[in-house]
Amino acid sequence: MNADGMRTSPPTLHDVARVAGVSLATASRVLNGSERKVAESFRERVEKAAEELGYTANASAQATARGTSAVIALLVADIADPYFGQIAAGVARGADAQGLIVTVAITERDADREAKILRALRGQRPRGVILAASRAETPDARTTAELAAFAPLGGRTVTFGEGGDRSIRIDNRGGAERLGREMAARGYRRAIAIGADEGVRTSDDRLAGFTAGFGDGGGRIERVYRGTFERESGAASMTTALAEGVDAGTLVFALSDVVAVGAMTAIRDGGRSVGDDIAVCGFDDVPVSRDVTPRLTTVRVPLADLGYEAFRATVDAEWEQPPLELEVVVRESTPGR
Amino acid sequence: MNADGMRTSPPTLHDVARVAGVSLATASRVLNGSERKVAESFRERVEKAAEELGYTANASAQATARGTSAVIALLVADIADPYFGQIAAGVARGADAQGLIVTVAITERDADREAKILRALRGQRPRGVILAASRAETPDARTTAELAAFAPLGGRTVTFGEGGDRSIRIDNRGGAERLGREMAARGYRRAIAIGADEGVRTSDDRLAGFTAGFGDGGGRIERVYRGTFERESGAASMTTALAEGVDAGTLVFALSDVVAVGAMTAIRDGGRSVGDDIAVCGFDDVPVSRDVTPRLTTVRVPLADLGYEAFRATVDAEWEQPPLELEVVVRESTPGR
DNA sequence: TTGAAAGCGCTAACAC
DNA sequence: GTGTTAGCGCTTTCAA
Repeated sequence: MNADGMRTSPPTLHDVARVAGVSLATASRVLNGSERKVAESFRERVEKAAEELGYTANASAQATARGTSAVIALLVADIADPYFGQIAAGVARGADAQGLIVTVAITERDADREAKILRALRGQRPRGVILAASRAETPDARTTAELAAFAPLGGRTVTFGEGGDRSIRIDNRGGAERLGREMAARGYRRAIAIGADEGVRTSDDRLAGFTAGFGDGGGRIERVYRGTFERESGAASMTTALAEGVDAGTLVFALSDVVAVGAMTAIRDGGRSVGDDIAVCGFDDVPVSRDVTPRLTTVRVPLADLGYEAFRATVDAEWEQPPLELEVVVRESTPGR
Repeated sequence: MNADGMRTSPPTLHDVARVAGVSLATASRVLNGSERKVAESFRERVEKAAEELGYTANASAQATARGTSAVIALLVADIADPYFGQIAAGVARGADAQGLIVTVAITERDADREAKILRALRGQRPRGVILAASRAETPDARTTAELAAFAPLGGRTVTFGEGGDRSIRIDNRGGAERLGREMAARGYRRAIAIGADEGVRTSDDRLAGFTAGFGDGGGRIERVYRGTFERESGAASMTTALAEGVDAGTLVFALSDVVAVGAMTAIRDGGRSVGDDIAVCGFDDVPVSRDVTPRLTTVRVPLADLGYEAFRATVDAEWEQPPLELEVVVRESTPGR
């Protein structure tokens, strides 16, 4: 403190120890929940001093001294996208419960950026990194290299899809296959797929699965429109499809709900209607699929739970992904024929 | 390195210096972009060594040594909520551009939890904290105290609403007033308000503004249903309202778009329809308001931009919030009478 | 320009 | 049970 009693910099453990009249070590022991015993009288004095001074341990200093940080790094393509929002919520739930900090970085679906961020993240020496944004078919080489670089740092990497120390696996193919089968069962025979993201594993699996299931039921995918997993991309693809002609009774398989929502808007803007005219189904079951009209038929993926699992996977010594059955949810956007 | 050339712990600056055959200080100078000049030959050797070893500076150690961290802490009620998702995206955009890390914590709309998180966050010694989740009318006492505690640490606090060193202000009252006026002009005379969050400033301002504007145009709010700014709350309130009876031609003013979306679902589930039967308007213009059918009339709040502004406010020495005009966006959910 | 050395705030042996 | 002290990895005076 200076003359007028105003503190000019935050109180340190040293200050607390001095005020309490104990050693640095003792102060540290009572304030950081170490195992070692401290006499009650000392403990009280330290706590009182810490309280008075408004002391909070400096996390960076603790991390340097301990050699481990308390951060979980999360990488997503776009935090405002409901798909990633759900995942992030799950990760945050787990981390908060353990007193860990979660940092968020945005890749903007750019592999280059992804690798750069991963590299920068290394400096954080995170306890774990969760990559929920990879866009590559086979994991991008740079991403793989950066991911590997976390090993010597002691941090565990968990990826949605392949590439990390541990993976969160979603049976995109199986889910899509069931969806395709169900759609065929409901009488659809012709379909177009939109939002298929070139070189993205998730997209390819979903497309392959749907094609198989729908085919088994006697249906056929007539055209595939490429794009990204973004709303605008879905709208653009649908607009193009409409321009090329879409017969009434056609089913649109959007490779993600977000894409489906964009497509629904485009269908209406094109003067058509969703449902009996053009049916639409998606994948993910993000919250918005229940809010659109007609409500969207889709495949439910418990994203928040998976985010939580991803968190567990970063911190638990033993971990195994719980079995996950993707459920087809039929709603009004596919009334059947 | 040990005998077989495998590194067992991450390379330190010390290692780099040794391999490069220079001093610690020199290595530090070339690797951290300090102002000081280093001879080209030295620089090259250091960079080469760093590259070879795969060196990445330990951010915690840097933070302790420098006395400042590179983190911006963001507090939101729920990261999966589009309102906060948009804000987070804006914050992340700004932070990423400056090489700062953003940490996210979830308050779950709980004042107690908010205070606790703020306290824990202090340990991070963040460069700035952005509070986008406060639920109180007058800022909660504990929150205020925790916010104040950041001052001696050198971090700046920015709040959506009052309470921090700097505030992001949204003219909720003015926007709602214009919305109310516009709705009256479109022929509505009777309205009910839902989702009004008890004790939440934002909510009160919106309600007051709408009441005034709508009243000026000859309209009247007949009932107010309390709740939170969550989708389910909106649905529940609307269900209750329906049970009590809602005449055709009534306008529902939902205090946020998320609430409005919940209400729309409830209206349909109640066997009524949105538009000519029961009109609905919201506030915020989150992405989903353009995806529902009929599309939602609302007041556009540039949330992502405000998130970006909040970021600027935490880091810029000089900062002033750019003037912000909230625009009423009339869509099909309020067809007029 | 370069390097030696004293911190930054905290932890964890190790000794008393 | 308590205190001393040597680090943790990095930055930054201060001499040379």
